[in-house]
Amino acid sequence: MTSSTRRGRSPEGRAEVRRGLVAAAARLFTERGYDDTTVDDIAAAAGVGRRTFFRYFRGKEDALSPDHGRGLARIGEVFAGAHPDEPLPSLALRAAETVFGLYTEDPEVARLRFALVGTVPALRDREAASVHHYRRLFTRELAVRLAGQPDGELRAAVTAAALVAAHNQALRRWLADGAREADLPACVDHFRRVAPMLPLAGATEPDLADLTRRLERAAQVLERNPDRQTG
Amino acid sequence: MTSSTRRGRSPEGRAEVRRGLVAAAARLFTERGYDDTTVDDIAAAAGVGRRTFFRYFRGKEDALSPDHGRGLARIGEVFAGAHPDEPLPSLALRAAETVFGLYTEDPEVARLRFALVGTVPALRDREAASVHHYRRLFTRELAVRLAGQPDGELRAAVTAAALVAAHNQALRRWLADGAREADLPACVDHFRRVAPMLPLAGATEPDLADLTRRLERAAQVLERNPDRQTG
DNA sequence: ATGCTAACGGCACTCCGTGCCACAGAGCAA
DNA sequence: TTGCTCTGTGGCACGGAGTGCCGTTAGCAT
Repeated sequence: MTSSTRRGRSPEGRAEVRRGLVAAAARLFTERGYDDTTVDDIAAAAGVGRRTFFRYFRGKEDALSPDHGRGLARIGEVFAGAHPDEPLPSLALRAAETVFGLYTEDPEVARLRFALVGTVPALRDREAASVHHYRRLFTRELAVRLAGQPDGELRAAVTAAALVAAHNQALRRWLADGAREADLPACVDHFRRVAPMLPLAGATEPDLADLTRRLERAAQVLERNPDRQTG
Repeated sequence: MTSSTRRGRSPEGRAEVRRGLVAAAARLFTERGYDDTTVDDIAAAAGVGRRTFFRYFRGKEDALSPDHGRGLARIGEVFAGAHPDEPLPSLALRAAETVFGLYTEDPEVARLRFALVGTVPALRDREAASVHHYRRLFTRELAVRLAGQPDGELRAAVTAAALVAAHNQALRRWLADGAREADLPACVDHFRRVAPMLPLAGATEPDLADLTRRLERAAQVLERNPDRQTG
């Protein structure tokens, strides 16, 4: 596949080596399965030493990832740079777009990753941890905005979890549909359709029950006095 | 600490060995830190062989856990045995009580676990994976109830995530306050206070706006015709 | 007492991840 | 050209996790 010349000495070389490792990992994982593929196999298939593999990835689980750390850092920047008055759906949307952007870099690997994450326990756990981090970032951002309000922390946690769930749902559907960049606007629309339901998480059941009860009584009154309706 | 007599041959013996391993792990983790404690250390401190440790726990990360698998299985039973018409808050509460029950078995270890999970990355990731599994169970249960409804899957994912977040918030506060069994009713109340807000996540913003508008109009009518009120 | 069952624990192995270090290619300076 | 540094490489070895194998032994039934 590659000559025996030393690569990785230039930025382009390093990018080439990285792509080679990702490609080798993707191929071997699909051919033999994740557990039956060792780091040595991946490194050998990519034509580099085992030691070099660990200079490009933290471990086997990262061999397919577009670097979770970098992605989370980007999301963190989105949150950190956000104006406190920015509407929540807008902020959620921008964070979602950032994450989507990470996957458009290599749709082929994204699809494979999606398939593997659904089947390999180790990758599933890693993904869960990554999403957990994302959720925490979001929760903190919301907690700042809800500081001082009753049940502020609680509402922040609940709302952030709901937003992240909506985000994941959109991301999963997008990946299941092939992760085509053309489908991204439709997918973002899908997410946008979810966002409005979330601010309601601040209400309480008695509020709604009372609202409904009063509304029913009012409806009866309205029915009997149609001419007395206002505006 | 213990005699050199063989233990673990009877169910009581096995329970004793298990407690010994958990106690040793807890002590060593706090003394030296998680990373600087090896499985050999724990096994030796508990007076058993290294090989035996792995017959009681899947790995080092499980040495403090009251067996996530067992807990998740219990929650699964709660969901599986639930009547489809059981109100959602009730189901959520029963699931939460099940989880709380897992922690009351040994509050001391629960507190230590809580502290370690907050600081050790490996344990944090494992906890995230466990919660992720819990969330998936809940999502599936809700998806069954919302099957056929518009955005059923989406609403199931969002609502389950919100419920689990509320649950975690209650659990965290309870653990931070010392995980005393006496505080459990108050904590469940805390959770109960949150649960009612969640079914609203199924509503949409236009619904609430319309509801509010109609209510305001009805209130005006009621104000003008107090004597015409029904029931 | 004898045999059965199940748990123990030691041994050895694979794999992961890392520290250490010698080596080689690129770039620069004289 | 020669020599130097700088940086990525990869081989080596080590510690630790987790597992299969197997002889040993306690507890129990017959």
